[in-house]
Amino acid sequence: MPEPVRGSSSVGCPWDTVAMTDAAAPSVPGQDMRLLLVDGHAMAFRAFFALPADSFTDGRGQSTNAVYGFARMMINVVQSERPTHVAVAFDLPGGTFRDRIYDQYKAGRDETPEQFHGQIALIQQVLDAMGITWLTVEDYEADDIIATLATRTAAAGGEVLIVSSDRDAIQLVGESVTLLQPVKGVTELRRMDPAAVEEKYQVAPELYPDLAALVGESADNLPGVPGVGPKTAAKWIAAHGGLAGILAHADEITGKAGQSLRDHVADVERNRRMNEAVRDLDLPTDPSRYALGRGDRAALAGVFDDLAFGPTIRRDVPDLLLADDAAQQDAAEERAAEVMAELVRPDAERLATLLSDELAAGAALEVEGSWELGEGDASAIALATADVIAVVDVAELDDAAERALAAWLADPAVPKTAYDTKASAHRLRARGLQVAGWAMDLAIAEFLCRPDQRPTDLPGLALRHLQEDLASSTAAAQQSLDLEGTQDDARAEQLGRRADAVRRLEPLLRADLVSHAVEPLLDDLELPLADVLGRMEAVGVAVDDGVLADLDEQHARQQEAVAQSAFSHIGGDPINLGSPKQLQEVLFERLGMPKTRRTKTGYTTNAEALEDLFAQTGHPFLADLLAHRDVTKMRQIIETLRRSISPAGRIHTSFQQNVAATGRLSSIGPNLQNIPARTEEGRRIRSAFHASAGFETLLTADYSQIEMRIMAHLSGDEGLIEAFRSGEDLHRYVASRVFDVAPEDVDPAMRSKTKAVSYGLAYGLSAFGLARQLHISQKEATALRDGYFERFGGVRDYLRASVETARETGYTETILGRRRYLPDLTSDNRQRRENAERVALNSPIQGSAADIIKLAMLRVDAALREASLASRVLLQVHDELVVEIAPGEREAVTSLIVEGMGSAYELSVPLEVGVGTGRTWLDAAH
DNA sequence: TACGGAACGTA
DNA sequence: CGTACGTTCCGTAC
Repeated sequence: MPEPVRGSSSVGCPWDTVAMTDAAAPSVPGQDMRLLLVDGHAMAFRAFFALPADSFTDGRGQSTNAVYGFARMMINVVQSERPTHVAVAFDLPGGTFRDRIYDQYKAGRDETPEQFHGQIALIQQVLDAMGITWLTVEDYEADDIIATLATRTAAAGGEVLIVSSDRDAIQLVGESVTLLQPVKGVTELRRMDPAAVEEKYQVAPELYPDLAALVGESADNLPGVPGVGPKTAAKWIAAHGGLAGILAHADEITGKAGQSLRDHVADVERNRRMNEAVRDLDLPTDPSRYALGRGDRAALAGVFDDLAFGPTIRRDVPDLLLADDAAQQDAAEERAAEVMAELVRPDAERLATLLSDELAAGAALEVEGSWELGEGDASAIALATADVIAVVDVAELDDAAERALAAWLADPAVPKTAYDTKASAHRLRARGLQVAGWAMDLAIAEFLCRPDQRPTDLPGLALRHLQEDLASSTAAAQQSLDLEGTQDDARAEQLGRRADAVRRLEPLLRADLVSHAVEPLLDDLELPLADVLGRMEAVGVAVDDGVLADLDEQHARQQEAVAQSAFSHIGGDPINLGSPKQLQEVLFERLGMPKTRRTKTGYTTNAEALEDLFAQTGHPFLADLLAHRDVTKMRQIIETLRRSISPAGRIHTSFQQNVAATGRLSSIGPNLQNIPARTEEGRRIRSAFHASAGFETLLTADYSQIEMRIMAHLSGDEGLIEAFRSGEDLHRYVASRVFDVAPEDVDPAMRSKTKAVSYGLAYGLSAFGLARQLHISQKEATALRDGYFERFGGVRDYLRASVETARETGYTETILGRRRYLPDLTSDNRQRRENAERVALNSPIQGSAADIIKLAMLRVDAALREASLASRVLLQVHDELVVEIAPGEREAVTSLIVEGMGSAYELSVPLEVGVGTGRTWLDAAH
């Protein structure tokens, strides 16, 4: 017999990807079922008032206190109650059938607080990521949904737990239905079983609505019988068995209360109709719709990131909520079969047609292989549009098809998207194909929106941004990636699915860019820069292995000698000088030296501490150890460089645009941004980097004091601006003001102290840190800083204001609008908050410097090409460019570089550029 | 074999 | 108890 049903429901749970068919699960709730039901709105509201809205924001002005409290409650209750199934019911805006019965229902409630707005939708996002089904039913309240599911489940022998603060839920309590009522906040819950209800209200749960009808419910604006409270009502119910009995014998009830009842029978009857829960709504009956364990860890992390939630809540998410890998794979494979249906592998003939029809308006692409083309490398390109995924095997194309493909790729009018445009361009370049028309780089776009997020791979990105379709298709793609060496078809399919993922992500990331106000930063700066960087990487820099070999040999001899000397001073068996553990044994036990600063694992043996120990003890072992460290480090660097040299005698680093949260580039494989420069010995390594055959010299061009210039610009401090306009040495000038002496009377100690303060300011230094660095007292450090601020008050005002602005907006900003979100600025944890404050001080300065040199790189690159010069930019080291000068171009290139860098961005102080040229990087220093 | 910590190179 | 990175080694946990 079919159940009577009413209402039209909607069920949200986009992560409902686990393959659970009706056949696999019982179609009626079984005895094993332990169903948790939550009143979404009621609990969200309680969470909102339990936590301060001002302390929980996502950094973009949206309060998240209700979301946090709700998530916390869900996690706790799932963890402690271990349900097998969960559903969360929400009210819909607008009225319900109850408003038609009584037009004053719930009237007189306060307006929803401004900061509560939007939080229900965010809670639903969290639930989606947790794989928890949430439901709404038009014209009915959350309580009716809960009543329906509770009744149905209990009837089938299941167990039910209800989390609700609404008193209407009390009537649902029964032998297998327990109500968890919030006591304080949302995380402390009181168990209400039939005995507890009876105890508290003096009536059985099923009679509670009778009691409530008599007493009234002020929250719902349902007045009861004046003069009748819970005590009287309970007494009458006990005497007459329920409301029906009471009304039937109303005449017999004596006293004032009896008269009051007779005067308000209509109200009582209305109340009783209003508070009766509806138990027969039309809701999904398949238990798998409510099953636990469909949450997606990556999706949840993404949602929590957007909400700026901290690490604690993430750690506490119970595994019970999350899908296990096997189940996800099943779903992914199922979905993968569908995606394959649209996959085409065009033959050479078909390709030209495809390019001029479907792909003419642009496409997403993924390119297989490495950019160091090896023999066995496949050479497939997947191209995806809304209608087609084409996988092209470049090696099998005939000449005409290859020309068509090359033309399509090189056409700047055809917009192209890739996950990592520079990597794709490299792979195509390795096959002789040039690309123009890059319109989107997903990895960079993601980074600009969330610069503190660790870079993710494509499936990770997709999981964070997309719902079931793409999530599972890319999960499958990732899966088949592991099947190394399978046949071509499988590889083509997985590549095609990746391209499809890129295609679907493109509009989402585009919208993300707009909402973070960084779209121009991608379009006008990072995307064109990726192209410049790609060419720099491909060119590489020539390195003389012979020079490095000689250096290494010298260092090897020195290392041996210094090691022998070191051992001669400590006696006993030789130790591994590179082992902090063994060093600690020797220093603090065998030699009995005073203990140094603590580290997590013991006592530090870093250079600063060893020098300090040497000053105290004069022990020769320490000097030898330090020398050994130096020479070992040099050998390490040399060895790394030598191993990176290509057969052609060049080193090709990779510049990453999505790593440094301030917007700087980073360099890997090898890192050419940390080649020694400070010591004479270290600098010699730079003599191995030289101009290529066919080129004349290397040129280095660096910005002078760019961070201090940005500080002067951003702060508008007249004194600092004047310092730069005066042409005087900056630190000498500033020191002369701080110490109130003539510039020529500034001694080296004054200059270096002032310099330390200047740079310290941009890093958010403390008096403590300054004192430690300068080996002066904290008092002296404080005085130094105060003296500085006295003369350069604009700097102090700017630094203060910039942190406060960041605290209010939730992010810092560079001169080009590059953002960095710092939710910790409002943290209650002092350590976290102060750390965020230092980051907030530094990010606009370091980031603006990064913006400027990136602009300069675009200008310089464009100018070199425009002038048809053969000289080329090879490296960027944060405030420096290394350029290779072609014969006869030195003067032209020098002025072009100085001009391009100097006018990259107009500050209120001049941007000065120093240049030097020479055969090697060492010689080009200036 | 994988990972975190310590150490140290750069701006 | 100033920022931003990458690489190496060691020692430990698998």
